[in-house]
Amino acid sequence: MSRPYGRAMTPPLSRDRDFTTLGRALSTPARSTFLNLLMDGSRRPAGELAGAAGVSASTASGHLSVLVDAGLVISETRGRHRYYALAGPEVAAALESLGMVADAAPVSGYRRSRRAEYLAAARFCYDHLAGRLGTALTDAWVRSGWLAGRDELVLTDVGAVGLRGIGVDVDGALSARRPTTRACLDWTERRPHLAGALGAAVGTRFLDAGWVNRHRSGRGLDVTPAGHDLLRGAWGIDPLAH
Amino acid sequence: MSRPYGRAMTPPLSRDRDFTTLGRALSTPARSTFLNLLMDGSRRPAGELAGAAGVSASTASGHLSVLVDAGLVISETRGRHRYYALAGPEVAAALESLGMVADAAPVSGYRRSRRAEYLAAARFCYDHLAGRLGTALTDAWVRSGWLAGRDELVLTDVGAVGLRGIGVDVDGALSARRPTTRACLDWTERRPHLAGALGAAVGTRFLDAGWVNRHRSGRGLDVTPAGHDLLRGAWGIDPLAH
DNA sequence: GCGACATTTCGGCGTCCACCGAAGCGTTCC
DNA sequence: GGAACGCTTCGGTGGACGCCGAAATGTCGC
Repeated sequence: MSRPYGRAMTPPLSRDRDFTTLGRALSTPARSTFLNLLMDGSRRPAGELAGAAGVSASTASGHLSVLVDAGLVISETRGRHRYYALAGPEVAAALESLGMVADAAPVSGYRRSRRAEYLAAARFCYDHLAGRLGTALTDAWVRSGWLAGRDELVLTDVGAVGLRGIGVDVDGALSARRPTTRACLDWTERRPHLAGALGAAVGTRFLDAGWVNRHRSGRGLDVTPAGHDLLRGAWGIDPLAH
Repeated sequence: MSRPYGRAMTPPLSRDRDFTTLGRALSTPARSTFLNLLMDGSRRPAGELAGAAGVSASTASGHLSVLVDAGLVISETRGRHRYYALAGPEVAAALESLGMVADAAPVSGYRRSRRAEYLAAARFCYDHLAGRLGTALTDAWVRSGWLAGRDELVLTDVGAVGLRGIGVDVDGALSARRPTTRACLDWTERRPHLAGALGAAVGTRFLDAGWVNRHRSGRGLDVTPAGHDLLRGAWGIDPLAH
């Protein structure tokens, strides 16, 4: 009886977390590209993803079902399109923290590219603001006592009033099932920015109020003139400054 | 000119985070086992890891260099042994958050096993207390005002005094370069427990004071009688209760 | 120095899987 | 209803890689 190789015969010690499925899902360039594209919380049809990764439609289809099976991505059929998106905030959080590790690896040279600089200024991280805009806002709100904590972020009473004042759905965020606040380590800035239900509410408000616009390509945000006025006037932030 | 397959020819859009190296590193059962064994922050020689994963020494050696190349693991030569350990807290954090996602996948059946139950009670998560002990302590400290925040955790002045009172090196933790507090989502309890520099300081103190002992096999902690007295007397915690 | 031991490197084997094009299925548009 | 279109399934190909045992490297004990 031979077991030339294949899967390990017995899970040696116990049924610890099994990273193999997730690892496989992350382990090819095409799938990595897909996940990067979806990390801003967008939903995209299979064809667009295939084109972006430079693989045929059939190949992309196979990759996407791997991602779905791994629980990283969900799909929704809409007419003759099929839209794919990250499965949830936990997935985005996991990828983000994984990105911190990957960053330490010899990828580097990243921040040089023009497009990267653009993303570093302002972008969506799944459903909340990130990049310099995200961290600057978070810092400003800590300074003004809206958030408490240096590394971790807790909403204060003053902060609740202040955020309601600019139209953020604070009460919706407080009653949401996911954590109200979460400190998401910013991958370009390497410092925390506000995430969680409140982070999402802030992101929604910034979009709805027209203070930022999604850039056409999906990732990356443009800060509108109205947004600039608010940021500078209310908290002295200039998101274009390096 | 044919490009049968291999690596994608051009990274299509930009040099986003590249998950492929990391993914490959996670994608085999043996490497997953290694990482699980090292997640308690221990350093282990190659031979022990090989035995635990049920592979030959040569196979294990190959796997370990993959993990080192991916930046997940570091090695230290000590005499004729070579010890391996996780590369840092970020790696542990990334694996932990990845474990949350993996958990949602159809692994399940996990908490049934006896050994799993043992781990669920009390264990080390890289360098801080986790499991029911970790979350119960965190909850108790939030209740008594030592930590602020429901989801995120911030040390209060009262908390600093209290922790100093039980011998925790609070000042060392405050001046450390890594974040003082971090909310680590507990993988068995699905609720946050205290991590970061302060979490590590607490873990160190619990070990040094003899309130918990590392179990021989590495993961998993035994709460000593002295530990029980402290937990019950000071905060009304019974870590054995389900 | 010379065996015992821990670990890595090397060579060879066999399976897995990423790739593509063609065909199949369902939706949309006219 | 028929053609165009988006996506998935199927079949076939070739390179990558996980496995092992044997040999090489390096350390410890005597």
